[in-house]
Amino acid sequence: MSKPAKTPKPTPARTTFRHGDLHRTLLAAGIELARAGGPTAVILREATRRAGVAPNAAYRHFSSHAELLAAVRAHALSQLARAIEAEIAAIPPRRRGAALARAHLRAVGIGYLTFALHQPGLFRTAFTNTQPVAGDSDKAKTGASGLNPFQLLGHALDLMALHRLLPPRRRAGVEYLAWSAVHGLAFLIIDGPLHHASPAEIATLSERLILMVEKGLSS
Amino acid sequence: MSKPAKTPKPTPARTTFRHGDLHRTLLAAGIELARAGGPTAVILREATRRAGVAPNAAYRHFSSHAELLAAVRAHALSQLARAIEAEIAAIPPRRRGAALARAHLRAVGIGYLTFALHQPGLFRTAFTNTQPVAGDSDKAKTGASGLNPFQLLGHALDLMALHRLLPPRRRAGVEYLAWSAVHGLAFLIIDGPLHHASPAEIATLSERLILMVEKGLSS
DNA sequence: TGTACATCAGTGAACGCGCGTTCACTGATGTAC
DNA sequence: TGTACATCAGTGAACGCGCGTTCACTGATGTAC
Repeated sequence: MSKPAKTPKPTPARTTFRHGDLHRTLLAAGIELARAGGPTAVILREATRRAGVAPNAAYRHFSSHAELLAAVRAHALSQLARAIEAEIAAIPPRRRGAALARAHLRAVGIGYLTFALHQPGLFRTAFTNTQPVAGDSDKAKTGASGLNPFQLLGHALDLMALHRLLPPRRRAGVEYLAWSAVHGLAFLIIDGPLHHASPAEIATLSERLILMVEKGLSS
Repeated sequence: MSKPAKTPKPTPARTTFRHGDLHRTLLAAGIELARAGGPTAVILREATRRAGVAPNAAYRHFSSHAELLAAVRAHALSQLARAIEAEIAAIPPRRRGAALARAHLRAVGIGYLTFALHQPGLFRTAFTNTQPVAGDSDKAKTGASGLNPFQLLGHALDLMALHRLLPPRRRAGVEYLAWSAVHGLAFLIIDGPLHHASPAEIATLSERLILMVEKGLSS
């Protein structure tokens, strides 16, 4: 009666001594851990286990656990940016002017909330506090547009200001107001009292929240 | 050369075999740990260390680490409720009708944000996800009024609806919209990009956020 | 009022666990000649 | 084209750490008679 292995080998055993692409493999494993369990689940030893490699092999590619986590976090931010970009790309093409600006702001909010809802582990990892780490590049945190989530929001708000949906003199700092609203709802959904709300309820609340922000910022 | 003790004894050594009030002492130690380091800092062994007691002595008073943490969390929620109640109590006494309703909503928001700002550890502990635990009473999570933070917000929103500052037909679920906004800002402040913002900047953003919510909910 | 005794709060020692990290090593790779 | 060799990715073993939790115990307390 041998007890069943706690972690079934997810990777077939290597046949070569050299792994070949361990950096990428460890990062992918770290991302998978974050996806499933958030930032605290990003365990260096577990990543090496999944890569089929000795624990210390990780140190050829990451100088510490913190550096691996920072890389995973950058990826999560990049994915968030892409989720937002996808919503922006889905804006009906004939929108112009103020209607486009409003659609833009909505797209940013919906993209943000959709990502939080479908990838709660990555979302929480994106917003975990990590101390800065060598090699922590800003470029890794952007989507296809080269903008990070904060910059995408800033762009949407610029459009709002341009079309007088937001008084230009109150433009400064408005990112944090809009961000607060969606960030808070995201957390209520994934970590709070809305954890068991239905998708329909969440969709309704999301739309209402965005309307609240839009209206609250105007005039 | 003896190395200095990592944790200087905070409590004078007991002289009696019986402690006398270990339940309360452990809870107080747990609260102190949460205050200083958030939910993950609530370590059962450390609480017993601070109480000057063997680690397993805790099990006479809490069935598990989770139960201690739940008690600490209840206390944090209670403190949050009290912070909100304090702001409500500070409303200028001559306010009536719609002005009172608006002052009420503002008080809830400001109380919430003030508590998050000044007690980030307890705030994060209040919103940590814990599985339900035996003896986890709702009463422990209220302020002096007997209401918990969510109920205090609900009351403020009732007043808003009563004075038509919020369309009564859209009253349902509005708690989550207002809550999202302040919750999000709280997290941006204590765990996010506003971590290094000045008190003045935070105060300004808080007021702007509350105005945004108020305006966003009206009509 | 005194004493036997049940209760149970706290002790001391130990457990298994899993983590991040360091050390001296081995052996596959690719480059210089 | 063949061979010596430097490089460095991965190995194997071990480290110290601190956690939550369990076990059999001890000794102070307060109650029943």
